[in-house]
Parts: sequence; structure tokens; C-alpha cells
Amino acid sequence: MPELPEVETVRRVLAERYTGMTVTAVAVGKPTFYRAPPLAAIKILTGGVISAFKRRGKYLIVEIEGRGEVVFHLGMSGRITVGGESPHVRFQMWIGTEAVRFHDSRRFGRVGCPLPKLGPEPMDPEFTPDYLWKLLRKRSAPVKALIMDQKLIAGLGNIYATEALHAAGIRPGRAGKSLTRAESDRLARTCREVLLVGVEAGGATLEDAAYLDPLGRPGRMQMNVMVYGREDCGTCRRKVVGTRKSIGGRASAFCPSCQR
DNA sequence: TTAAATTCCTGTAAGC
DNA sequence: TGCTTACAGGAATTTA
Repeated sequence: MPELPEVETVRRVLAERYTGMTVTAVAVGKPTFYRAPPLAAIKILTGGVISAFKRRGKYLIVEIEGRGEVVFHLGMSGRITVGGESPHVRFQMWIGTEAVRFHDSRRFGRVGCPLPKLGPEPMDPEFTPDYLWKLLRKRSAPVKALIMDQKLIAGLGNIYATEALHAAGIRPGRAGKSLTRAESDRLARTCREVLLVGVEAGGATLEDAAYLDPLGRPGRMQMNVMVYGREDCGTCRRKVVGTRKSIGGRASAFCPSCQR
């Protein structure tokens, strides 16, 4: 599922290919994909010149010269492709002669939604060890739920939160306030690192809801995954412990040996 | 204020 | 083989 590195990879491909070009036409898919058609988005995009593709957390933003921005969220099964058919096309725009399509089988994605309030991204300057420490020290919620809360930190989903906690040697179910200052500092560093490695690798293409970039290319982050979706820990080879729907209503995994 | 539960939706996999 | 059921996921919304 697309998290920050996957969305960033999509953004880079689109920016490289289409910045400065005109959106010649727009079409929406089945009405069932929308509670209400994204009329404002259609109006902004149609005939507009793309000045930039931006990203905030897991949100992709298309900026149209002199008109404003249109926000996309890929949800968990959302994909953007250049050309490419599927029964799940919910939005498409023609840029030059190419059709850029938004597919979304599970319909958790959004087109033309408002950009919500988001916390800093782990690579932002304001995401300091102090910032994370102040956030965790008074909270009783599981640390994994806290670092996945987009209002607090933007960009981490289940895969990267799981990996950051593993790299920091912290169990996901621990209360935020149970972490020591040293653990919190370590986690601040690993949150940033896993995302940077993810971006560098072009995202993670795992078996479930496999992510591909707009040109159909897989990412390479799965090579670096140590616990998420694995049977054995990539560090010590011991059996990974998985729990379902336990933390923040989501499945969790950790290595009982590396994460004390 | 915070935390937990519920909702949305469908492809996939497991079980009978 | 064909059917039913449970479950995964992000974020908005509701309830406690």
C-alpha cells in the first residue's frame, strides 16, 4: 500500500514526464466511486497547465498554473498509471497524448479532497528528537499507533512504522510514555532512515496490493524489509511474532529477540 | 484531550 | 469444485 516513499516515487515519475504540460481532458470513472463527483477538481484540471507535482505526507498534489491545486490520496489500493487498463479506473486525465489513470479497486482513495492537517514528515527540520519525545512522553496509546497518526507525524504507514520500530529495537505495543529518552531518540532516527531508504529504493512492492510506479516498475524496498510480512526476522532469523488487528485496529509484527 | 471502536470497500485466502 | 466467511488496509467519524 502506498506510503510516503511510494507516493514520492509516483510524484517524481509524473513530475519528470508532465511538468509544464497541459491537461487536455479529464474523465471520471463509475459514479459508484464517488459520493459526489469531484467537480472542483475537474474544473481546475481541465485545460490547465501543470506547474508542479507536489507531495505532503501520503498525499499527491497537482498544482495548476493560476488556478490552484488538486489533492489525490491513493488509499490502500490506489494506483496511478500511464496508459494501462483495469476495471477500476475512477479518474483519468489526458496530458498531451497520454492518459494518466487513477485505479482504485478498494475505493479508499480520494480525488480532489481537502488536504488535512498533518504533522511534520520525519525528514523535515522540525521533526527533531525533541519533537518526538514531547509527543510520546505523555501518551498512553501504543507507540506504533502514535507514529502512524498522520496528525502527529506524516508519512508512516504500517510497513514503515513496523520497520522503524524494529530498527529501533522497540516493541510496537508499548505505551508511548514507556519509552526512555534514548529509545525515543533512536526511533526518531529510524523513522527518518526507513523513509529515506524507501524513497531511495523507489518504494516497496510486496505481495499484497503490490505497488508499481506509473510506468509499471516495481520498487526495491522489499529487499530491505526486516519484519513486515516476513516469517523470520531479517536481522536474527528468529520467528517473527504477528498479531492481528491489535494496534490501532491494524495487524502488527515484531521480532521478540530484536525488540525487547 | 485522548483513545478506542466503527465505518467505508473489495480482492484474496481459508474453510467447509 | 463452488460456496461462504474473515480479513487486510488509511483515515474520517463516532463513542466513551
